[in-house]
Amino acid sequence: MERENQHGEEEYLQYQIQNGVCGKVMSDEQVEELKKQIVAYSAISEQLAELHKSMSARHDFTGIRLGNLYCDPISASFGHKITPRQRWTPTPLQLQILENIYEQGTGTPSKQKIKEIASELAQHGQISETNVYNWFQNRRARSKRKFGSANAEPEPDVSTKEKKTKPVGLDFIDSFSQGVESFYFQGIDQLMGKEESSRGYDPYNNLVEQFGLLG
Amino acid sequence: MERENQHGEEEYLQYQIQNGVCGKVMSDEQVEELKKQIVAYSAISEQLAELHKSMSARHDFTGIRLGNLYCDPISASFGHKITPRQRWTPTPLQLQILENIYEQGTGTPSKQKIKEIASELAQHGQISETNVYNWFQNRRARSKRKFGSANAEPEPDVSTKEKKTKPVGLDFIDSFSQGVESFYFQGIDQLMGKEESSRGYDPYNNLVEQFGLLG
DNA sequence: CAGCTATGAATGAACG
DNA sequence: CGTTCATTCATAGCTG
Repeated sequence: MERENQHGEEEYLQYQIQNGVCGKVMSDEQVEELKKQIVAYSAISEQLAELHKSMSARHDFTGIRLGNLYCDPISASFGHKITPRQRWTPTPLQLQILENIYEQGTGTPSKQKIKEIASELAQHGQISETNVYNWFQNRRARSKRKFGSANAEPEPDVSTKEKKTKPVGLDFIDSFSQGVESFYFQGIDQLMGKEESSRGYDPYNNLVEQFGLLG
Repeated sequence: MERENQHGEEEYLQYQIQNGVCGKVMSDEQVEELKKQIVAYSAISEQLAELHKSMSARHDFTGIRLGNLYCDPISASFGHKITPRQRWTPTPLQLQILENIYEQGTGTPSKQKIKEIASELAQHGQISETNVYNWFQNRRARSKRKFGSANAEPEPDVSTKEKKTKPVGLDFIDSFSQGVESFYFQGIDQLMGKEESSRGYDPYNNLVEQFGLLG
């Protein structure tokens, strides 16, 4: 992008205003930044959670892994009603169309094709190009697997169930890396408003600065 | 809130596309919700930090983390090909670092760079140069795909289907809160259950999905 | 209500 | 590099 960092935001703000509310609210750059920040926060949260858990393990916890049973301040503040994540489900009509196209053996649903198909299917319900793309991918994969799994035995029936109920003790604590630890403490420092260490990346404040959010 | 309508977000997206030239937009309301979500993440991190602090205060845990071995107990014990990890999975920390590097615009995954990055990441988990190379390749490809294709086909008969949830308010934050929550618990679950597969809930992709950013 | 199955979606790896 | 494949995860929906 051509906008420079200094007054880039202001200029872009002007751009927004000029183009009205329906224009782009965030530039691609900003969205990218946002993505980064979300990821950063998720990483911090996860590591905090990990560390928290590992320390909990020191207290000789044995069976806290049932999500619902686990309650602490976090769920207290966020434990309100939740909306199950939605995933696209093709309507019968859409499915029919997709099947037809698939049967036509075009085999290679190019991007252009995808667009067209998505357009057509949109007439019959909500759909995105990604949905179409995924559908074809899955369709093909599934077909292959059906035919190909005649003699092959890739199924270690032992591991599938065992893995789920794997009784892990405190061993995995040792698998924490120093990097996780340092990152964790960096995250803490940043959250607590302390001075930045080496990396000095604060997703939250960075966000505030970048977008003027909460400001 | 009535959430029997599982197409709220998509419909709103359609609305956006109809009324604006660009699919990559966030309405002011969406930005508002986004703010709240960032705050939510911040709050989670803070509370985790507090929790950690209180626990650290009572228990000395210095030096419990060493090594970053990535060994699945099963395969480690038997060395048999029961659950071969055929596919590298970046730890959140590794992912974070990669994202940072990618975002720094260095953009040049030269051989030398790859080596360096791999070295750095190796400190946080099992990784190879090929993994790094692939990751950058995939990252770039994905980026381009996202930017290059916008959902461009609005539903034609929108007018007939009255948009009851056009302003879509709290759906977003509820979904996101759920995502954060589940991310947190899944992280714990995974650590308790199995060390591998640290890919829990992905807030970034959730964001993309829910808001249609870049999509 | 609980487990199972089908399948949408995410992503590392590979191909041309 | 852009596209495709293979594998895996998570969930919607069915069934007992």
